[in-house]
Amino acid sequence: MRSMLNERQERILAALIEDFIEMAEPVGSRTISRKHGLGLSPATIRNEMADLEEMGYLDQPHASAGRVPSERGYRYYVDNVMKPEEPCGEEKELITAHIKTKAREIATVIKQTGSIIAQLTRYAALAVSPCGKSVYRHIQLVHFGPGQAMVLVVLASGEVFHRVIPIPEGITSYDLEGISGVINANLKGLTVKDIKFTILREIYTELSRYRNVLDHAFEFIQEALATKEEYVYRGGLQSILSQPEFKNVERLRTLMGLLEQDEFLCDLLTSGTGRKGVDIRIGREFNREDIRELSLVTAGYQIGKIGGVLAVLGPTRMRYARVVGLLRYAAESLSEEMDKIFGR
Amino acid sequence: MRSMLNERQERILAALIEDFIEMAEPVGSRTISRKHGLGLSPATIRNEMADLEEMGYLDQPHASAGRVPSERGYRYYVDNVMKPEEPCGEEKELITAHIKTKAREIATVIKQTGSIIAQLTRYAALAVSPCGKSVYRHIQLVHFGPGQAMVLVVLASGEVFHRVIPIPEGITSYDLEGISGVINANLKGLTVKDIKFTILREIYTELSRYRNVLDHAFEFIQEALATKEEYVYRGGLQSILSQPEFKNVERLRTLMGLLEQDEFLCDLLTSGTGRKGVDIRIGREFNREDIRELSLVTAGYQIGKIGGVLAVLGPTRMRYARVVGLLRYAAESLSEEMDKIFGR
DNA sequence: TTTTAGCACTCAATGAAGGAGAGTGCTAAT
DNA sequence: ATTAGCACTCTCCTTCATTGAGTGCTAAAA
Repeated sequence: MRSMLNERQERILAALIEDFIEMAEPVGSRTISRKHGLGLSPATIRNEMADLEEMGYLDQPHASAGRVPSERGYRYYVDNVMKPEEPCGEEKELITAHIKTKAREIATVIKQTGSIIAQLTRYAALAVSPCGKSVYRHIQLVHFGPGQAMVLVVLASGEVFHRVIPIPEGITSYDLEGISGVINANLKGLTVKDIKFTILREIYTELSRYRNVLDHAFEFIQEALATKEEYVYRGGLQSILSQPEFKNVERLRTLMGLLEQDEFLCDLLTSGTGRKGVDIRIGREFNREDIRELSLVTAGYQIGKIGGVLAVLGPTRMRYARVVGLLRYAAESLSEEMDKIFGR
Repeated sequence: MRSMLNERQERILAALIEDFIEMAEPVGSRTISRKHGLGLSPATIRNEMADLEEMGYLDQPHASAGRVPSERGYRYYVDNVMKPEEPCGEEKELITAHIKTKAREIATVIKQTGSIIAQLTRYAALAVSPCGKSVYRHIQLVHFGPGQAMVLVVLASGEVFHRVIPIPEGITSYDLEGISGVINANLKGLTVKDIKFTILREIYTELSRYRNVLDHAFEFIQEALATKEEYVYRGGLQSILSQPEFKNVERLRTLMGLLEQDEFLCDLLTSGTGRKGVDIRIGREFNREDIRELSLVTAGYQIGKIGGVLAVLGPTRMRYARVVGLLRYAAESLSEEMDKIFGR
């Protein structure tokens, strides 16, 4: 089951895929014979191609056209033949430079990184910001006009949530300061799930005269963390239009549709192997009709115990080697840099 | 110069524009005669159309096609003929419901509103979040792991900025609390521009032993407000694909390109009349080749002294009456609801 | 004077017909 | 096992005629 093709077949498959990725046109035996340095005549290659087609690695759009890689062909290629392409020095610099300069604001870094990836690959770039066991770091109530307060929730991941809540008129900045202090003292270091009724009860008794404020504050805090507020970045919607597969407006439409659904994207990105490496999914492997012509490459990054994902979404005819190389490098840089700041 | 067309011409122009907006095809004299209840024969209408064309209100794609509104035609229509279309009850509910439920988080409300507009109009919806004289409300330094602190800056507009900064190891949560207190006491209620060197100096002397921390904190604070961090929401990229003008991929591409440029969008939206009403710009009125086939309808909303803009971007063949009605309603609802919370 | 009917004319869109060209599969020769 | 040769297939492009919607103009009707 390992490698079912002999070396020559592999070479032909690789040559064909690489040519097709570059040219976006069915590849004929003549082309392979000429452009790629394996000294074989078109006829020989034709024979091999017929075999490869029979085994399901190639498709033929119509009888007198060249061959096109099938999903299975791509799969074989990325699993057994392809060598990830190390980004060139310039590209590496571009990536690390952006990560380092902005490295003190997590959402911005993710966004920047995504944007760079989109630019470099000319596919759609996606990123989900860190999520996972959300641990409180700090809670702050701030007076915000008469009868209003702002609740700030800072997580260990570096994310900040905020909301304005109503409070009774009589409460002063000083009161809010006090309330914040008590809440922090009690909740520090806990995760969402750790907040037991008992702890809340404790806070309530300690601050019984502020029950009113607490109700609103806790409601928001719960909400902020329950709704796994993952930030999804998407970029490169323009550059993907330069891919010939999206000359077809219908296809483009399904893609756009997908890209507007935050939750779906999030699921899609995080449903990969989840491991730290790079994961590739091709066409029908998604088991979804609407994206059967797209491929997704994801790379996890790790900030302390919290993980996020960088990804590239494009046509199945994707420059896998390049994309994998770039994503891997970006994810690693991201992990390293961010770990210095937010890591444990 | 006021109204240069007689009533019949106006009626014909309106009928033609409305038909064209609906059908997206050149409109012939026969169609107008039949579908719109002005009892005139095709021949009469032909004569009037020839006049209208001569005056520049209509174009003819080719000699044997119907007529198409010119930019000038649209302009005349929106200025003199069109009645904004009041949203139906259901639509109003949809809008206000979304604004009310989420009204406690400004960025979310803007986003939600934009998304509803996109859905209802099937054009691209844009929104810039409030900006203007940014007034501090609160500053908070929070301990964030060894050698790190998080700076939180809360603005009167309800926006929150945050960043992690390095601090000397020895500084405790308690110190940070103190620093926050002093900064707040000194800066409360000031705008970015108000921060004079003298005030900073005062804080520095008062907190001289924390100079190190202050440097980083102030740097961020300055930055957070100097870079007019306007949030630009965009939605409806999918639904705009259903517009026949974007079957043409080139056009789509320029649109996408525009939509990815935050700063440009921001300028575009805020460069309208700026007044609170609804503003319409059509095609070449932008003086930009790349958007000469697009129209932009903007509606300002007002939260206290701070203003933002809702907008719809679509082909010049846009349902102006509907869009204007929806935007106006949404902007008004938004102003009202948000004013209750953030208003002065 | 204004409106309408009639008619010849124009031009994009559609579809059929006929190469041209790229690529194949098969067979026979190397 | 490989390759040259050749007939065959199928898309793409061009050409050409047809169709039909819509016009402008003229002359009749209101």
